[in-house]
Amino acid sequence: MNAVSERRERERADRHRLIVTAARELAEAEGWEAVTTRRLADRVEYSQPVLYSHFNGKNGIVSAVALDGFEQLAAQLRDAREGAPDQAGGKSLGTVCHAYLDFARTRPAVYQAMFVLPTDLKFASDETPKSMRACFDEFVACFRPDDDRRELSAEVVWSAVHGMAVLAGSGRIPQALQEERVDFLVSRLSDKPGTS
Amino acid sequence: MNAVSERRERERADRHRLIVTAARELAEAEGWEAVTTRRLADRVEYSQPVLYSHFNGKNGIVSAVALDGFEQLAAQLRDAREGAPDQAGGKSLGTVCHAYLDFARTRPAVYQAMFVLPTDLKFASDETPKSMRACFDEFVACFRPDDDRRELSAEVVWSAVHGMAVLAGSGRIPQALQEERVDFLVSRLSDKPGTS
DNA sequence: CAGAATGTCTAGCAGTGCTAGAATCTGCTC
DNA sequence: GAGCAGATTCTAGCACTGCTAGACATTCTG
Repeated sequence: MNAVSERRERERADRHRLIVTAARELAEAEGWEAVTTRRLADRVEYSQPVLYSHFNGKNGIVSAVALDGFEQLAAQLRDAREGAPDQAGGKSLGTVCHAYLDFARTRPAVYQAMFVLPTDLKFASDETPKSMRACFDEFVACFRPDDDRRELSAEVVWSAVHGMAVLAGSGRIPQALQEERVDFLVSRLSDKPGTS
Repeated sequence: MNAVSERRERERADRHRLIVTAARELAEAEGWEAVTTRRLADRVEYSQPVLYSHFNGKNGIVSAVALDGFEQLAAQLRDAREGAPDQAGGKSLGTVCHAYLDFARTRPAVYQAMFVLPTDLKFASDETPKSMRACFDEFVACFRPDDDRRELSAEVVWSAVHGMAVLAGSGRIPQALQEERVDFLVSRLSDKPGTS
């Protein structure tokens, strides 16, 4: 009885992952408008209702993909920052911003789930996903701990790179100059070594 | 025959406006997900197919609302800039940014049509709506004409305020500090009077 | 092996965007 | 005014969407 339910729970978790992965892959291949419950069910070789026994509707599935995305993005930003030449100074900010835009450009479907599509992830609340907070903290960590406006700075930088990502993604500003924009932004916003 | 078709064209134009206005009002009142072709047709007291004789589907209607929005935004930004104390210097940029965020906050449905929802407006092409280009130019005009990076600066500023608008709109960053963010951004990005 | 519990599927609902073809109305000619 | 082309508008319906109730299998227990 115990062993049985353990196995069942394991199978359930596997299928959970299977569904999330299939949704992400389908979205990456054909865009989110192609991700219907029927096609998704088909792809995982189950009928529609099983999706609803795992997730709170379609939004729940999108939210799960988004949540994964926040974890991946957080890891990517952390790697970038820790690999940056000067972690406390100005260099790390540029590296993190580039990593951010890289993520948005190479994984547009996931990025869309995280920031554009309606999800039932709660923000600015107690149950805000840790990984999402972690993404933000990577920006914060690029500023001096004694900077009493580092949170505000991080919000501004995050807004800017997010804006660049979506405006470039929808062709409203040319994709080509993304690097220059980041460099310009970072040169103006990062902590100046001279400014104590 | 000529007078008749003229009147018809006038009626047609009136109805065109009626539909766009109704769509905008419905979206402002209940959100875009409540704007269905049936409800919209009901509201303008016509049947569904007349919508399709005026617009290229629902996306066409959203696009029309967005286009109106770009015109209004352009006008609002221009007024703000021309009313700013120091038009060529640093002050105008802050005024324009504030006006931008004001628009996004007070008219979220229109802003969503302009920047979030899928529309069939073409960007970065020859038939890019003039009013959209005009919005961008208002940001450009906040920088010195002899600044060879004013276009790039404008793109960065625009990205930043757009990012702030959507991140605050979806509760990812607190709405309350919006003013401080803009002020901080502007203080770092605007032309410095000293830098020739 | 019978019974209970768990899981899965079939079939269907109400709603969506969109459209073909019928019905109506309009302005013109006699 | 009567009748008639032509434009216009509507009714009815298609194929699809997300979602779910209730029938059907399957699996485990005693």
